[in-house]
Amino acid sequence: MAQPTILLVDDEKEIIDLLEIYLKNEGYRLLRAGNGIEALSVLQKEDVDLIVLDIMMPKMDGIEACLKIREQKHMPIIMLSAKSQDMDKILGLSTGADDYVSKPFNPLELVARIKSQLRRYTRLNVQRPNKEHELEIDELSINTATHEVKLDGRDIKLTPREFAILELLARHRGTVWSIEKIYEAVWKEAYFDSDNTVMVHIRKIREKIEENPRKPKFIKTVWGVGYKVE
Amino acid sequence: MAQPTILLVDDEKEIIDLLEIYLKNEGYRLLRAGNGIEALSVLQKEDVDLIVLDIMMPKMDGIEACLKIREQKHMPIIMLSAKSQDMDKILGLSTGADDYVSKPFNPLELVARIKSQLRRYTRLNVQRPNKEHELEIDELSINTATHEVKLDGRDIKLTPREFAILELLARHRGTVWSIEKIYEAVWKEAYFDSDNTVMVHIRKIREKIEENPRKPKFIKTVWGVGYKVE
DNA sequence: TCAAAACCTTAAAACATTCTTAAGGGAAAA
DNA sequence: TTTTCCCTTAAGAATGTTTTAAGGTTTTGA
Repeated sequence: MAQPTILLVDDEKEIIDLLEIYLKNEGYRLLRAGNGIEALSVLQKEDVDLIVLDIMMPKMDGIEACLKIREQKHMPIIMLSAKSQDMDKILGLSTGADDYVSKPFNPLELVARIKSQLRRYTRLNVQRPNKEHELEIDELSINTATHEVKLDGRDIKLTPREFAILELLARHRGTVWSIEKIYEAVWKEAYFDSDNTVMVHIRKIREKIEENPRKPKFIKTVWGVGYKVE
Repeated sequence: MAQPTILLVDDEKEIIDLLEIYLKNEGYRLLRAGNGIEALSVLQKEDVDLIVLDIMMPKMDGIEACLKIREQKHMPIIMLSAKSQDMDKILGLSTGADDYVSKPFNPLELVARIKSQLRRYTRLNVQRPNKEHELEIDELSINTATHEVKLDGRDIKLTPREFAILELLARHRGTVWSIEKIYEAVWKEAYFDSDNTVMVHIRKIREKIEENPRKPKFIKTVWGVGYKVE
């Protein structure tokens, strides 16, 4: 995330203009929308890292927009509002917003909160599952509820064992799993040395999800140790 | 996380008592500490999910404590302070705190923020990247989970034996390991005199991680004794 | 200063792990 | 019951790592 993209959603142009000055100065790329509907259409086209969302807007208000956004993607949402009552704050947070700032606000405070949110998301360098049972690795998505795997939107058919292995590795991105550990986690029985069944399954998975199974993008071999998904 | 544990750190007993009433009511398990040093010792013994930390405290203040906590484990930290200036907020956030509430505060707002933080952390259902698997020696970082070694951020490829030796030495920084001890720790078999295989491996590691293998910065030779990482 | 001891370097041979393929057995679905 | 799909096994090929061994260099201490 060299230059994070921030989407500002507010019907008051002055507020957006003000924020733009501060945020451009911090090196962010900015997108704007005047209401929730506009915001959603921007999100379809653009890759956004964080959203600043006003609660009070015409057409579709911020709370509704927030819920809709949460259904689709997961990214930090900071709510903005003229109402400063605590009930509003709580409402905002339980709709899935990640933070809340009440108007009138000090732009520096908002900048700090934006940084804080982005920092957290990059620190946990991890995909943001919109649904709990979704694992995403680049263009590969694994749904543990429906047992579906999609590559670039196309359906990939995996057998139960293949699925279990891929899920295991994807759930623990980065961690290397030895063949023995994989066997025990998936088969739930003791591993016998010189059993290459895990290896054959890995090969089958690669055949299905990798463009070039010889040079795998998703499941990497760590020589002498095991396999991992990066 | 059936019953999340929250650590409250504040020197004002009244504040902790007040929070305790609200948070117990939400079903959280509570731990208390009167200053940063106490907080750190609690963290060593207990499994904590979130920390509420006062900035102004005797002995070790909240900012210092926050930094120390971040070095060890990763969990949400919410800062609390009587100072309401924005600069403080920014300072708090850039030390790694995840959120900030200024005194006097509405307890309900704090409860909402705690929920928000915990929700995020469980949503990203991922092992929190704590530093257990990370060994750092200056610009060299060794991750035993991912089996990655990085020098100044660049990937270094080590073979299994090389990795094991480097990990051994890095785990016991400062301690000198004889060739015999290294052999037995890594190969897990008895060492034969006049076997220079460890030496060859040390050489290979140095080739990969040292700028000048003749004048090693990381793996030092202790003449007549063995090797060490300082 | 010199010899001995300790350590370093190199490259090729030996060894180990992982990959690939294909075939057979077994379980589940038609 | 038949068919289909999935899992396992095995063996040779490919790839990557470890060890060996020989000669070189540095350090130490007489």
